[in-house]
Order: sequence, then C-alpha cells, then structure tokens
Amino acid sequence: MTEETAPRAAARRVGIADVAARAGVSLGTASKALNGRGRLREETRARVRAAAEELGFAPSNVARSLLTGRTFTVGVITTDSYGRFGIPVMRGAEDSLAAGEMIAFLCDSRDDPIREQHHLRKLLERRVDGIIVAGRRTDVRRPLGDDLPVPVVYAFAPSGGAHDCSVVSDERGAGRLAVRHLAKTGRRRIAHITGPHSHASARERATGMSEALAAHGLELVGEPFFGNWTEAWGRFAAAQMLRAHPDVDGVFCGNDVVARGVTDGLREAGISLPMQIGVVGVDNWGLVAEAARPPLTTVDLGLEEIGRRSAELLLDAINGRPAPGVHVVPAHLVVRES
Amino acid sequence: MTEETAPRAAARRVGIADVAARAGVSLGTASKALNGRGRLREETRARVRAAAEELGFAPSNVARSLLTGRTFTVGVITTDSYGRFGIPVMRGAEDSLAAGEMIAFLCDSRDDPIREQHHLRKLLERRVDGIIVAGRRTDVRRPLGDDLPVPVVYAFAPSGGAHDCSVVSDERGAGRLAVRHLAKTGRRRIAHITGPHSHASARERATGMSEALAAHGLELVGEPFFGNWTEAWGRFAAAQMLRAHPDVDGVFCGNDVVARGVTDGLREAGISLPMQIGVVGVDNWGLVAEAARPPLTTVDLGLEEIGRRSAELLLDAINGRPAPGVHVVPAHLVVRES
DNA sequence: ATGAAAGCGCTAACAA
DNA sequence: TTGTTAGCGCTTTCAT
Repeated sequence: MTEETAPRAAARRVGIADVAARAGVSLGTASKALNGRGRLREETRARVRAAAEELGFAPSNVARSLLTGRTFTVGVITTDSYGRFGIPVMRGAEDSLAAGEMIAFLCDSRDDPIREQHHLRKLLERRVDGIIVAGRRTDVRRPLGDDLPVPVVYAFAPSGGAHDCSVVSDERGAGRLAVRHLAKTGRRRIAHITGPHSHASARERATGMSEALAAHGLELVGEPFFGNWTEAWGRFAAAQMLRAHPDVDGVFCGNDVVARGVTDGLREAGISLPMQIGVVGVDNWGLVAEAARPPLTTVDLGLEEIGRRSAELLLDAINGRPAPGVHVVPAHLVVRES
Repeated sequence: MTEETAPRAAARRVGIADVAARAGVSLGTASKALNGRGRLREETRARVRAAAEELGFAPSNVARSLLTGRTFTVGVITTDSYGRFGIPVMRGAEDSLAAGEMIAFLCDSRDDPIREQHHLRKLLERRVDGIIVAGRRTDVRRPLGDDLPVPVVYAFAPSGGAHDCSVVSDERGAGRLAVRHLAKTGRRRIAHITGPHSHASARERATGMSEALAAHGLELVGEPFFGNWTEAWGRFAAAQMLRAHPDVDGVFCGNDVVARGVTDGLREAGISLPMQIGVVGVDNWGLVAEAARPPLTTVDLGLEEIGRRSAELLLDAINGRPAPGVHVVPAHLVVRES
C-alpha cells in the first residue's frame, strides 16, 4: 500500500486529561484554567492554554451539556422547505444565535404535522435549549405542542396559543407604506392587483392600503383584483384594469411577482413606466424586483429582522425572561424606479 | 394571579429513572426494555414502554452520546447564505439524513474562511459525526482542514484535497443534453449565450455543448456570447446575436436567468417562440423557468440529488466505508415549451 | 493555588 | 430474567 492510496488515520480525540497531563496539572485545574474560573496563577493558566492550543483541544460540548443542562443549541423548524420566507428568517436567526455562541438544528416539516412532531421529538431528545418555528404564511397557526420543556418562538406565522411568543411582519403597514409612496409621487387614481383573497396577507395588505388611501383623501379605482401570486395573473389583470380604467396612474401590487407581471402587462400595452403609471410591490425579493423593467419600488417586510428578533426573544426566554405576545417588525419602503 | 396570566410552569424533565420507578423495575432494565437489548420478559418490556409513553419520556441524546461517542448529528456548512444552490442541496441532504435518524446543524459561512473555521470549531465541539460542505460555485475549493477527526463530504464545489470525497454536478453533460435536445428538435443553426468566462460552470457547459455539436455534425453559429448571469445580458445578447446571425434557429443559454432574458429579447424583436427559435437553459429553477414566455426547456443539474448523495456518502464514511473521489451526479433534461 | 472526588443521564458488562 | 455497577468527559464543590 503506497502513501498515495492509504486512507488517512483518523486523529485521536484529545481530551482535557491530555491537556492537563501535558501542562503537568490536574484535570480540575486544567478545566478552571481553560474556563477562566477559580483562582489560578497566571503562569499556570497560560501553560494550560498553551498545551490545549498545541494539542488542538476542542472541549466536548456533550459532556459539558450533560453536566450543565444547557446545550447552546436551538432547533429551527421551518414549514416551507426552505422557501421564499423561511430562508431570510433562518439567516436572520442564525445571525443572532451565532452572537450568543449558539448553533441551530434545521428541520423541514413540509407543512406536515406528523413530520413536525417527529422533528420536535428529535430536537427534544437532543436537549435543545429552545425552538423557533418559522412558517410561510402569515395566517395564524396551531401551537407546536403544549407544556413543552423548552421555550418556543413563532416566526412569521403567529401561534394561536394565548401565552405564546410570535414575531410577525406588519402587513397592514406594508399596504400603507406602498400607498403613501404612490400618493407622495403624485398618483391619484390608484388600483390594486393582488393574490388570493384566502390569504391573510393579501387581505391585510389591502386593508392597510384602504387606510392610507383614506388618509390621503383618495379612493381606490374599481374593486381590488384578487387572483394569485403569479406573473401571468399580474399581466392579465393589468390588461383588464387598463380596459376598465384607462386613467389609472398608480397600481399597488400585493407582491413583487404580481408587480413584475403588471409592469410587463402595462409596458406591452404601450404604457411607459414609471411616467404614466407608478407601480409598487411588496416583498423586496431581489431577484424579482431587480429584474423587472423598470426595477420595482417595493415594501420590504423585514424578514431577516423577524429572524433576528425571534432568535433574540428566544435567547431571552431561555435566560428566564420570556416575552409572550405578538411582536410586530416594521416594514420599510425600498425605492427603485417603478 | 389568575390562571389566565400565570406563566405556564416549565415541565420537569423526565428521566429514565422516573420511567423505571413507574414501571417498578431497575434503571438498567428500563434501558434495555426501551432499546430492545438484552433478554426481558415481553410483559416487562411492554410495561416499561407504557410507563415511558405515559410520562412522555424522551431519552437524552446527550447522555447517550457521551457514552457511545456518536451524536447522530452532522454539520452542514454552506458558503452561499442559503442561496440558489445551497438550498436544494440542503434539502436533499436533510432527506437522506432523516432516513438515518440524523439531524443537521446548519452554518452559513458567507464564503468567509474565518467564519468557516469558527463554525468548524463549533461543530467539532458538538461532536458531530460528520460534515457536509456545500459550495455555490463549481470551481474547486480548498479543503476544510486536514486531519479532521470526522469525515467530510464536499457538495457541488469539489475539494482540491487528494483523498477527499466530493459530489458534483455534470456540467459538461448539461451542455451536451441541451444541444442534443436542440438538434433533435430540428435546430441546425445554434448559438450560445452564457455567463462569465471566469466561471468554471460557464466554460464546462460550453465544452459539453461543443462535444454535442460535433457529435451531430453541427458547428456553433458565431462565437459564444460570454457575459454575466442576468436577464438584462440575455436580452442584450439576444438582440446582438439576431443582428449578426438572423438565421439562428436555436440558442443554448448558460442558465435559466440568461435564457429568460433571451426569450424576452427575441420575443420583443418579433421572433415567435418556439416556432422560429428554440431556447434551452440550465438550472431548472422553477421560479424563472416557469415564469418565462414560453416556459423554458432546461437542464436540471440534480442539486437535490447531490445533497442526497452527499449525505449518503457521509453516512457511509461515518460507518467506516469511505468513498473518496469525485462523484458525478447526472443532469437531466426538463422539456417545457421553449 | 492546586488536587481529589462526586456526579450529570444514560448504556453495557457483569452478578445474582 | 432482572439488578447492580462502572464509566463516558467534563465542571464543580470541598479538601489540602
């Protein structure tokens, strides 16, 4: 067998005992030195640290956890297969967690309650310190379970449980921001093209829109166009709208995908954007908003911030300071060219 | 304090000792009963199981791990912030891992080696059984570290390490499949619009394309259009191409985003698709491919399969059957209307 | 300032 | 068939 093909021998695991031996101290002393506890001579501390360094010692979190009862680990259960909403939320959560030296298990429940319970069990067996449940719809969801031994924070999709902690986006605020922008840029005849009426987000955004319209002394042109969250629907509805209300000068779209369809539909109908009609979407989904012609002005729901807040609230709860209730993360406008 | 506002008391953790007590057996017996080892009367086994069930007992994986040295946990380090490539790979990996009752820690290195080493250390401290490193470019990457105490599998971005195990997509095969499809549907004057020449994937796909063209006795029309992975580039290049070679009847695009730009560019130049020109992309990125007009025929690189294979190979390595080398996952054509 | 020893929750070898 | 016991790798009293 040549050097070339020989599999590398697995490195033996170095324990704190090895470090202690090399530094010529007892096991307990080594522990104190490495963790900065107890009273030790600075020289000893340094010697131990050096030994640990040389040996490439990585303390076993599992042994430590067994003793302390904390794993510095949380579980994130996402219902949307790492989709449009779960991803930014996860990224934000990881951000906050890393700051607390914690790390996250990722589980995808695919919206299946059975799978969700399975993952819950796996997480509990691993003694996570807490759990974040990230949904994909803004509609209220059933709690993960009752009487769980660890705190839970619901992100994006709020829990229906009375004492639960949820972090959600400001859907109404998004509608208000969008319309306020249209009004401020001089649009007076505003229409609305959005997704399914069965989605809470579509309804809430429309409600926010109505509030803002009223605040500006405006009225919606025609009825809202409820449809689905596709570009094709956006194009179709834009054409229809143009036929029914040729004098529209602003369109608030329920999300960016629809907005992109709307811009395409309008442009292909000979409208010049944003001169004749202003369009505003919701989501600030880079890929869609930036590829649209013109690039979309849109409302960012702050998904990453939802993730960050969720993780922070979870850490607080883990540390004995729970903050039950629904926490709303503000939305903000991202102005591009539409 | 009313029932309504009282915070729910944290449920006390139930241990195997509680189960044993309730079942009226010793601690060791309870363990055997629950794990199906040793010789026990079936009645006893049932009694213990029942007790565990009633108490909602969840065995502590951390205690078990300390003893057995296995955590049934792996780490996934992704370099692309859960982006276009990391996500499907992760989903596939989770798939395979769940089958082995394993669970994954997710870390996002953001392509920063410092952050990567930090995460590596955290994972090692938690005694993961193995690690998957998911990249975002197909270019070769530097190994995670040498002499690591656990097996590592590189997904998508192969490792440069001689004894390492990598799972990659078949970029050349993708180019070949695309051209073969164009040729089979009667296209004879084929052009190529793609991303940056600096990307290995752009070069490899072009190479595969050339091979397939040669196999069909065809020659590329003009030089390949190297640019960037954007729709705007696709539109621009399409117009340019049309001017230089008005008789083109097929375009192989380096990816779906470019392909979508190309279809828009061609359509807006008055070409009817797919009658006059056939277009094929690469990626099968649903969002893009399905929203294009017409929906894109494209090559799927099998990203989820890469994730699944990676996890399987990792599990094999963990179980003492490493399979070093570069494993190629085949691509396949997805026919839509373009 | 340092060492010795107990114990976290579980499994497995050995005794009964 | 069941009970008893010795650790897994570490932290943390309590002695020294």
